[in-house]
Amino acid sequence: MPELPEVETTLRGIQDALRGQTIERLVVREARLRWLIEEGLAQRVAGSEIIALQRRAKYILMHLAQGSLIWHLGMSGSMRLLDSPGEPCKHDHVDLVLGNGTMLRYNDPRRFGCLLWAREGLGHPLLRDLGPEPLDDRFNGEFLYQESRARRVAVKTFIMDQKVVVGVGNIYASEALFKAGIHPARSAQRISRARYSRLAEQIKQVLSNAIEQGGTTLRDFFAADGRPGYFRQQLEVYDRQGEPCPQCGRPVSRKIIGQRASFYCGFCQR
DNA sequence: CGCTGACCCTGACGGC
DNA sequence: TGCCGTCAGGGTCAGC
Repeated sequence: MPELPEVETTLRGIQDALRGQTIERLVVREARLRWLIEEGLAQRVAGSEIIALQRRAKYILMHLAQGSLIWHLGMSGSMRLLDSPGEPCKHDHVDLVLGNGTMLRYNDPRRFGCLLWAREGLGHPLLRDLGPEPLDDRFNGEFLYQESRARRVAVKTFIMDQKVVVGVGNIYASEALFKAGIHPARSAQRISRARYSRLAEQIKQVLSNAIEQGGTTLRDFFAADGRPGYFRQQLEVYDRQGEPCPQCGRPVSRKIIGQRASFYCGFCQR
């Protein structure tokens, strides 16, 4: 479910309620996520204050004095803030109960998400080698151009590689490539500086717009207050095969690239 | 090193 | 109504 805008939306929905709060207790009902939630984690964090929250790539970090909780929502994960929590529902795997009685409840049907612990959150092996944040100035057309030399993979696969740039998932990769007029299957090394410059700009644009709209809800993404994201109606090609291209009217194509469904206009994108 | 395909898991949906 | 195959916004890992 969540790409960068959805994770950012989740973070914004929870951070004010969590920052400065004490963790009363952590309840793990199902530890078998993408990786097993380590035993003893609940004991380790109980009583600690959440000093700060941060998003890095599609991870949400909660910094405590002695280390950081690292969450990933995987494909189907979501977080809800509950003032008066009732009985947990199906797939409500983890509760974070705060000192003021508020609860953060983590739900993840497919269990592709994770909850990890690290002394230095950003130093965790999974986060250490990630590429730059797409909305950072360090990420631009020249960077993409340099990184893509000798990369023969499809440009869509390339920009979805979290070691190249983080946060660009399957939806926004298709959207940004459409706006930049670049065919998703084109080899990454066969794209000019000028076109990478357009692509970097469009990635920033589409992600920023999606964040403003609270992300994209295809089926099961909801922010921490339960509201869906409203960016779906602004998607120009994703999940629109057969519909007219917004630019030229020819039907939008769908093709599997790097094991992921990809949507594009074969006429407008070269 | 770069790249491909298998795999992790549940649920929704369409065809029969 | 049910069964079966397919697909889904994530990512890692083994093997070539």
